[in-house]
Amino acid sequence: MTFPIDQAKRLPPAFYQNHTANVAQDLIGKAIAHRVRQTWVGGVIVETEAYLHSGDPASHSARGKTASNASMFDRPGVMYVYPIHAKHCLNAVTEDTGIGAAVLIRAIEPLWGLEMMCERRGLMGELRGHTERRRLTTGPAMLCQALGIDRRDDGRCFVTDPDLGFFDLGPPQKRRIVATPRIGISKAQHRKLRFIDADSKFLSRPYRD
DNA sequence: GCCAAGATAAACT
DNA sequence: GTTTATCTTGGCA
Repeated sequence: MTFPIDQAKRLPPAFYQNHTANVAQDLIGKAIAHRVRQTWVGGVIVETEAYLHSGDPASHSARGKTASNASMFDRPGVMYVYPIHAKHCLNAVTEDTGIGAAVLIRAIEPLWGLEMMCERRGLMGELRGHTERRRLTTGPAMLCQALGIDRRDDGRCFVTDPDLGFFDLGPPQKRRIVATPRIGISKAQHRKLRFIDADSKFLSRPYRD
């Protein structure tokens, strides 16, 4: 399948200029894609987390701007890539320039460039069903690797970069969007700032009521 | 300069 | 469900 770039609408700057929790929720069902040498790789977002600019000790911005989190304080729509445990996580800056708010993309349903994803993830010919495809992008570090994004891509922009973006694929489908506590953090664990498409088979962990 | 911690994921039992 | 490989960052000496 080729990426329907001509039919897809790139999300405008205004999309990011809302409360971070709303942006995180609205990104469920949108597409993310990255093009390297003519090949678009990406899929549909099924899991996100909001990291707020104030009152959120779990956010990287909680202790102010440093050299490593600087792009989290850049313009809305800029990509913040952070290394962790020898891997990477990918965020989109939200709200306003200089405040330090972002949405972490945690999982996508892979749709375009599956062979490229397999190659980058070190998997061979594992495209048969969704159980195999789950090994591609069902975690923030996995999807970064599958999309070919690392710390060098920190600071690129989802709005202006011709090879990187979020896209609206058209009429929204019926989705059961659920808010849950965020994963893997030690502070502010009670806050429900993780948003999922509850019926997706591509969550980092399956949802049950 | 040293060292503990971390928005993880794979390999275990 | 639990353990562990792996390495950048930032706080402190």
